[in-house]
Amino acid sequence: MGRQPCCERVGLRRGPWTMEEDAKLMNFILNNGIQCWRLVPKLAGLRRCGKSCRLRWINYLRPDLKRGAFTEAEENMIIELHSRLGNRWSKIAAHFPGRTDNEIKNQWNTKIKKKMKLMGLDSLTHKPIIEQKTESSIAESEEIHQNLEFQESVSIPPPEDYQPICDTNQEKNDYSIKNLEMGSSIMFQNKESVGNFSMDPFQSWMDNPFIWDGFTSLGDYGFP
DNA sequence: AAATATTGCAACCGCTGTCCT
DNA sequence: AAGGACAGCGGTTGCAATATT
Repeated sequence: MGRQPCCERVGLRRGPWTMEEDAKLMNFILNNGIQCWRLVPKLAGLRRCGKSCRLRWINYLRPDLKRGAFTEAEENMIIELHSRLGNRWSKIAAHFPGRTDNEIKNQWNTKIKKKMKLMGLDSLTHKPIIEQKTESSIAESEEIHQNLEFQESVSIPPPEDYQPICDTNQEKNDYSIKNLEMGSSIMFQNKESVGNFSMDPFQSWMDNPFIWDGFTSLGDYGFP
């Protein structure tokens, strides 16, 4: 009845990943792909549970991840999407190729919420906070409004499950990890653009989404 | 320079819907 | 059909790095 348990749970490592573990996981997935996360740690020679491996891959090791700080335009897009989608971080992340839901969630909790508060907006309702304001807080708020004001004609691309961004499935998957079945290789491709953005900072990184320096250190661990 | 507070983020926990037997 | 494991998701925590006192 049912499936086999995910893992033994005894003698498994927890906490921060070492570079050696990262290299093992990366090496395994690049060579074999992913069929079943439960099997990954065993086959890759890791003393981790499959869930932990999955998280590490998705949030840190995926070669298509965009590293680095969020731009002003990205933050504004997150706010806009959050007003429509709420705390559906994975849905929001679908609009940001190379960004993870965890990354966006962290950005929201650590920075954007504060930014919205300074703007006098409730991060839950996205409506103005009604409160007694001092002159200095009003001035501060106005200054922030001026600096952070949404740029005009921001167009949010719809998530893929709402509306295809391309005519064919092949194109639709151009910016995704494909063929993760066991025994197949992983193919990374990038589209020139996804959706319709008129903001230059965002467009510039959209045009160059394959920004990742994780491979540079892999040579030490036997990667080609 | 040391102590304390704050920040940022990686990783874990627990829940939910889906899939498998 | 039912029980149980799985993948995925969102909330939370722990801790290192940085800023402030």
